[in-house]
Amino acid sequence: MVWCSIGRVRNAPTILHLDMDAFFAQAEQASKPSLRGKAVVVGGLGPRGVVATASYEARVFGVHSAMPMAQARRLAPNAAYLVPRFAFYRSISDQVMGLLRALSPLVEPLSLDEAFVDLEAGEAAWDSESARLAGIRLRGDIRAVTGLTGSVGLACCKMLAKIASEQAKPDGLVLIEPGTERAMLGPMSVRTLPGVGPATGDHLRRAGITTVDEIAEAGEDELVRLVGKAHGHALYAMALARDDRPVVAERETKSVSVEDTYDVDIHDRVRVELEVRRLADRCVRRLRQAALSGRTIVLKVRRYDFSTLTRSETLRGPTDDPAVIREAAARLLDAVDTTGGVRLLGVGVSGLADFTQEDLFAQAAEKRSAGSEEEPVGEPVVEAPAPVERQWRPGHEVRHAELGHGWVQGSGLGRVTVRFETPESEPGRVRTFRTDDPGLEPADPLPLVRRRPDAGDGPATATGVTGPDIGLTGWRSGKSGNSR
DNA sequence: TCTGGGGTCCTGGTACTA
DNA sequence: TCTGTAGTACCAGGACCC
Repeated sequence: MVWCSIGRVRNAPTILHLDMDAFFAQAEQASKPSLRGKAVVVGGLGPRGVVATASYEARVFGVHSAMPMAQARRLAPNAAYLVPRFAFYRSISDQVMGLLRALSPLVEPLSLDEAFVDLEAGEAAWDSESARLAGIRLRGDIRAVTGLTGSVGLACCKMLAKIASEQAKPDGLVLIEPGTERAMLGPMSVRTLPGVGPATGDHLRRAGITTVDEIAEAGEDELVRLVGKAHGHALYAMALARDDRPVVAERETKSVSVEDTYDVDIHDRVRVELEVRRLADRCVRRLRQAALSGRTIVLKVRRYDFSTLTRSETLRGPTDDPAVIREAAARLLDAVDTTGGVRLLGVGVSGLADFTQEDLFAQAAEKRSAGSEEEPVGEPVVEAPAPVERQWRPGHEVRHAELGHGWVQGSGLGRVTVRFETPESEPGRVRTFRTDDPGLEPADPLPLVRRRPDAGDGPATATGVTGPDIGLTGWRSGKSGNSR
């Protein structure tokens, strides 16, 4: 069942937007005392990696999300560079979302670190005063349960609540009082409005429109002419502070896809075909985990020159059959020239359903007989054997038989460097081992917050960023300046 | 110096069908 | 039966979001 708030104009600022501050980086700092107060960059560490999140301390050097990692390293050579640990972040996110759902049944998660809440639907607030109190309480609860900080925006609609939380960052709360919306919004850049990215922003700027007020002055017809029907109407409404989009819980998934960017462009056609098969199999695993099937198979190819093309094929009915999806992806690849080399390949499935159509095996056979010779369907792609040497990824937690809990600071040339510390400890010491050291093993992340023995299910004690004696005075986190 | 991964939504062109 | 039209589905690309 899909729950959503009624799409109506409301007056009270009872839509709450929560945004955790520089979430991945903050979580890493909380779990690793030696990184607190230091520049931390989380993202892909390969030659083509980009920054997922940068801590406030790293942003001082100009590092922001979506920036190529190589550029970040030049700007902040002494920062700690870590790979994302999504399972760890998800566990923290689950705790935060739990707190939000205690406020209202209408919680709309946007990502691991962001969500809208309709406070009125949960009877958690009905006017400015009660909304502010709910926001203050929520921030306290998040801090107590996770040890992390989040920023809260409160307004009468989703757009303004999101803008408010942006203004509240880092570690704050902003409530937009009813009646003040347009005055506040007017002087802001058009890029403040959701849906206005670099392309639309440029388009509007060329038409002499740079502020929200100027959007309102331009009029609806002119906006439709400039940016199209749907976007034009939406933009005009937002410029007048009108946004009646409801908070929607349990949004349905529309598509499932996987993609890989390769460290080095692939030129070998056979290798490209093998990679597409692997991606198709991974996509099927994701589909099946979600108990879904789909009708439309999409192949994505990014070529050596970064030009990206997609090819898609719609089947007669939904499927989660690996052979059918693999074959469709292979057929789509047949129509793509990859001679210059490819840097990214992706396979996706859309047109989702929660059932499959039985005659798809027949459909696969039919397509096969019409096409060229193919390998038999149903055979799993042979995966490359796992490397013999153990992989120690920077930032991941480990346990040593004698020295206890720590995390990988770096590895290479048969050595792995580990810092031994826990969320509750002082910054720890560093030791280097052989990568095949039998005393060293991967470990699960430790909780950031220690539960009081007598507390039962009640409040917990933060062991991470909130302690008075951990050198965090003035420590602030924030989103990593995502400029997109 | 090069630019991830997983999504959503919109637009314009084309093909098909009633 | 042919033609014009409108609606719909599909396809590819672009923009945007976190």
